[in-house]
Amino acid sequence: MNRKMPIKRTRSKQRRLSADDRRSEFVTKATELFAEEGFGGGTRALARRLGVTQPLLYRYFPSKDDLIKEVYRKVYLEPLEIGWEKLLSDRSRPLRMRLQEFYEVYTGAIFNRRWLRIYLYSGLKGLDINRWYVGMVKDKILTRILRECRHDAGLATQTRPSAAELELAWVFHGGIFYYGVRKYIYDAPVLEDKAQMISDALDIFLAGFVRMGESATDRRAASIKVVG
Amino acid sequence: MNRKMPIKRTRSKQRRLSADDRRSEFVTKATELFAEEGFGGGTRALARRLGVTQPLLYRYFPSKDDLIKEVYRKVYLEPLEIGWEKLLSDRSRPLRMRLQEFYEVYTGAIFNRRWLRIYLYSGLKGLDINRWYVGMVKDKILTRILRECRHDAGLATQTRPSAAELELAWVFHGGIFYYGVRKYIYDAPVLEDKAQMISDALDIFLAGFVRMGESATDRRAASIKVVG
DNA sequence: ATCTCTGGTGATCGCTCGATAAACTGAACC
DNA sequence: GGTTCAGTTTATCGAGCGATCACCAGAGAT
Repeated sequence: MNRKMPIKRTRSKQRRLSADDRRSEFVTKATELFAEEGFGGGTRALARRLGVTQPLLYRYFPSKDDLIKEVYRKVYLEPLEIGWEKLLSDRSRPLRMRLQEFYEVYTGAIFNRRWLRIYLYSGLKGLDINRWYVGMVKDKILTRILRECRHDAGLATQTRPSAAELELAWVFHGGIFYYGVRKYIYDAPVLEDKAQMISDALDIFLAGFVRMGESATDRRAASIKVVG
Repeated sequence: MNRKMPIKRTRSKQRRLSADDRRSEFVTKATELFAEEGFGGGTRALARRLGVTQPLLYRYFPSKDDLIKEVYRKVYLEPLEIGWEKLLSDRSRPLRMRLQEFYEVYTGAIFNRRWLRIYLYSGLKGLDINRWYVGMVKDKILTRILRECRHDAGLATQTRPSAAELELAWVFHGGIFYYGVRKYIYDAPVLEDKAQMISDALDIFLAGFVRMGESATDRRAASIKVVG
């Protein structure tokens, strides 16, 4: 509204932000840009989104790579600070309910175009941070889920999960994850009720988990027959 | 062996291929290059891999984009010509065995670094061909699996699968798919016995499918309670 | 009113990119 | 043996990239 205050210079849009504000604005807009274009997105395109010139970036970041690292930090670490791991271990609540709520919160945090695309782009780059994230999912989420499942089934919880158990959890987790990929990366039609998708996936996972201890040997023999 | 035939010119490595050979060599090496570097991989790097100069590419392809399209064709269409869809519908064999074999053959075709990376890169570009592929998986694989499951359970096979059924199949399929992503994109450790992974995933999917028709309403009510 | 400090700009460098045009070369044909 | 023609190279263009430097301008302190 009060646009003509300074009268001269139409181009002075809103320049002169504080250093901290400008810096975080760079990171925010860079996240958006890199999510769409990949990390090949240009620094000039980024500057255009901020309404500033390209060299200004180098007042705040020594190189484009440092900016990218900052984007990683913001994308990966920030959503993790909600502490949703604790949701899994609260044994005062039924396991089924804990798992349902955990996955609703977890997917609520990462199921969006920005996060998923940055995640996949960084995965394709083969960066350490991506391997770190996968390891964290395994240690903080999947093994915890398996431990709670064992506890719930009255089994020993000290022993580390077997490779087959872990794989089962991965397939379950990956199936849910792929829902987000289909929706936000492929723009493919999905079942709109995300909570129901999680609920159905949980049903078959939990049913499969209890059956695993029972008849694992039978089924393994059967599958070997198929392979040969 | 007979390398020194022309005697002069050490640098004449193997030039002068037939047009068809050179063209397909471009496509093959381009697939490798783009799988690693993404479609931003340079035409000069590609030419270097062939031991030729960069402008030669433009004798065979009007533009880099046309080369990329050719790569798509080769990557997506070629593996589909094995006709693994028929494996699913052969009712002379037990359903469980059909599914096991299908997924072993299917994953045998797409679980490799080259295919998966090209697939993800093209998915991130949001290309039509990727949407087409997802639609094909849905129509040719998942609905077929669901139809066979219904038949096997003695249910009606004419009606199209419900959205919840389809989602269940997607989560199952995606869970298996994500095994490949973890192994070949993230280079993460996975259960080495792929056949067992498929077998376990099938167990819980099949168990879940039969339970779905029975007590769907109960579970849905339970999950709603969690959400609210 | 002037000085100073700092956020921001203009111009430009060196490099790589996709693409084009012209020149070269070697095998096949007469 | 010379002609022809298709496969290949050399040279180069214009655009965009990340990055650097000298300079500008405006708010706050004096």
